[in-house]
Amino acid sequence: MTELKPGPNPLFLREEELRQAIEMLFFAYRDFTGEPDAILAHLGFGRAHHRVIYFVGRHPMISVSELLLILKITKQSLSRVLSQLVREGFIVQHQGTEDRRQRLLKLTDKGVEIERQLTEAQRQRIARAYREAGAEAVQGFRAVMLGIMDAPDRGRFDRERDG
Amino acid sequence: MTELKPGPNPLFLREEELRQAIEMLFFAYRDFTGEPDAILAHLGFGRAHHRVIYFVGRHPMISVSELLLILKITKQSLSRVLSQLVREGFIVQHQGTEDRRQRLLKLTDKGVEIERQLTEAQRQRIARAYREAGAEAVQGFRAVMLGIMDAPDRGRFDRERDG
DNA sequence: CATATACGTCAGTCTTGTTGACATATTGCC
DNA sequence: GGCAATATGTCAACAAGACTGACGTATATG
Repeated sequence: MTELKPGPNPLFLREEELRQAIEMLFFAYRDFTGEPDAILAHLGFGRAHHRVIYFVGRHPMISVSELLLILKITKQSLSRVLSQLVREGFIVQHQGTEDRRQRLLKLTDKGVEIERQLTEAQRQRIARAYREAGAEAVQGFRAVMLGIMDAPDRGRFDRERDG
Repeated sequence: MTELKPGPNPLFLREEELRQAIEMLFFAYRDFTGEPDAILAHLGFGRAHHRVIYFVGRHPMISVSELLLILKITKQSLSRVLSQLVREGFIVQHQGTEDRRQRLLKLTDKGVEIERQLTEAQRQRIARAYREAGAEAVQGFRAVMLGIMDAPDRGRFDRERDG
């Protein structure tokens, strides 16, 4: 039973294969978020704070509306965690120069430090998985993950870095 | 940019590669859960109900404590959704024969139907991604996903089906 | 018989998402 | 210049789903 036995019922195998993928997503995502969650809880923050810190770190001087497009949550939901992060000095808001209605977000030094700390566990987890699986597997992983996400989200991974 | 360009700064590329993986997990997981969530909301249920229905369907006659080990939530959290699912006729509880303290869980016909409906969108999403990426990519995907999850969870995917 | 286990339940709290309504500053257009 | 649209903020109420802590009951096991 270590090898799924090649049987007379390919439909069953397909079903099993698909269910395993579904479960892998569940387990991998949960374990993947576990470590940062623990650190966050210790700071009185939640996973939502991590996401904001992460994407502001990833896209310095991002506008609020751009951040909303990435996170796909309501501005009210974002507002709660964002204003908390600004109040506690992890993020600063700069008024936009071209459009002065915009509040462009940027991590403070304190924010950069906490981002590094939070993301480090995840980075190491991925690095280990990548190293152990090998370069070819990584290509496969990326291909499947891109296929799983909605088409619009895929755009973030081919060009990347053109603004 | 389809191939990561071999540059003068391999550390930057590595960092970029790892961050892309982190973001792929975020986007893929969110999009992956989106469709069932919509169906569930329509039924007055949430994602937690889906998880319970899914794993009870996957492991018929599973005990409550075994289910708790898979989900890694508290019995109080499980209780809320489980008793709701029992009350509304999606799951039945059979008293264990060997250990009569156990409540062994099983989907009703109604439960099977809703499970099929909920998981169908996810199955199709995975099937499409697998088909488009190819068999080799699937192997890579599995290898990386297994590497990302905590070691204890990996055990569910090599043997699988020995109880 | 006593203790441990499997399960259920009541009560309160927190995070994070939602909707709806309304306010303010700024931009862009006629 | 005036006015509609846009970017953002904020108040209020609500729901899902996780948590802790405490307590109760049925059954198993030594």
